[in-house]
Amino acid sequence: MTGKSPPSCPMDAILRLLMGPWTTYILWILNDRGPQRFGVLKRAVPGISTRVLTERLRMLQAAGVIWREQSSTIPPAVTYGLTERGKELREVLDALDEIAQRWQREGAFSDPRLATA
Amino acid sequence: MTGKSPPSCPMDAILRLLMGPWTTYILWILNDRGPQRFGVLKRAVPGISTRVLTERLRMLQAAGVIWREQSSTIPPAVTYGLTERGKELREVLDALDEIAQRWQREGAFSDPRLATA
DNA sequence: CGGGATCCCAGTTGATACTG
DNA sequence: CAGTATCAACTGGGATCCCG
Repeated sequence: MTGKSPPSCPMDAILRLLMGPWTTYILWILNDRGPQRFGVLKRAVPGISTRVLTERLRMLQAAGVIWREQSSTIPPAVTYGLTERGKELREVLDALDEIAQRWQREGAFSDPRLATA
Repeated sequence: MTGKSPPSCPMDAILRLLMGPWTTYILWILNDRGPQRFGVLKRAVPGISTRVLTERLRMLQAAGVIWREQSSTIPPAVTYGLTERGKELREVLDALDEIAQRWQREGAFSDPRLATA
C-alpha cells in the first residue's frame, strides 16, 4: 500500500492484505476453480505481472490464507490453494461482492471519481 | 488505489473505495460516534492530511456512503454522516473486523510482509 | 516453469501556503 | 472552519532479463 493507517485497527491489516489490485480476483479464482498452478493463475488474471502475482501470493501465504505446494522437479511445478482461513475470508468477500453488485445496479459507482481505470 | 483490476468485478470498485488509508477508519468513527464535523474527523484520524481527508470524504460521498451537510455561515460548518448505504457497508466491515481480530490473536499478521508500518 | 533482481515511470501522499 | 493549490518525495507497478 502507499500510505499507512492507524496501527491499532486489525482491519487495516486485513485490508492491506486484500487491497493490492487483483488480490481478491486471485482468491476468487482459487475459490472458484480450486487449487491452481502459478502459470495458470498468471494467465487467469489478465494483465498481472509476474512480480506482482508473486508478491500477492507471498502475502496471502504469509497470512495463512493460501497454501503453497512445490515439487522440486525440473521444470518446477508450484500449486496454490485456499486454506480454511482463505475460505472463511471468501465468505465475507462474497457478502461484500453481493453488496457491490447491487450498488452497481443502483449506480453507486457511476461517479467519475470512482472510475475503474 | 495505484493499479487497476479487472473492470468486470464490482467488488474491485468497492475495494478501491475502501482501500485508501484511513477510509475504513473514517467510517468507523462516523459509525461509532455519529455525524461529525470536518475538523473533528481530522483530529480523530491521526496523521491524515487535509487534502486526503477531503478526497476520501468526496469519494465516499460520491458512492452514497456518507452524506454532507453544509451550513453557509461564517465560519462554515460542514458535517458528515453515514447514509443507509454506509450503515449497510459497516455491517460487512464489522464482520471483516471480527475475523481480523481473531486472526490477529492467532498471529496471522505477524509476518513482516504484513507489517503495519 | 516459477520467480528473483533491476530499472523506470506514474500516481499518490505529505507538507505548506493561501482563501471564502 | 473547511477546504483548495502547489510542489516535492515516496511507493508501488510494469517491463525486462536472468537463473535453477
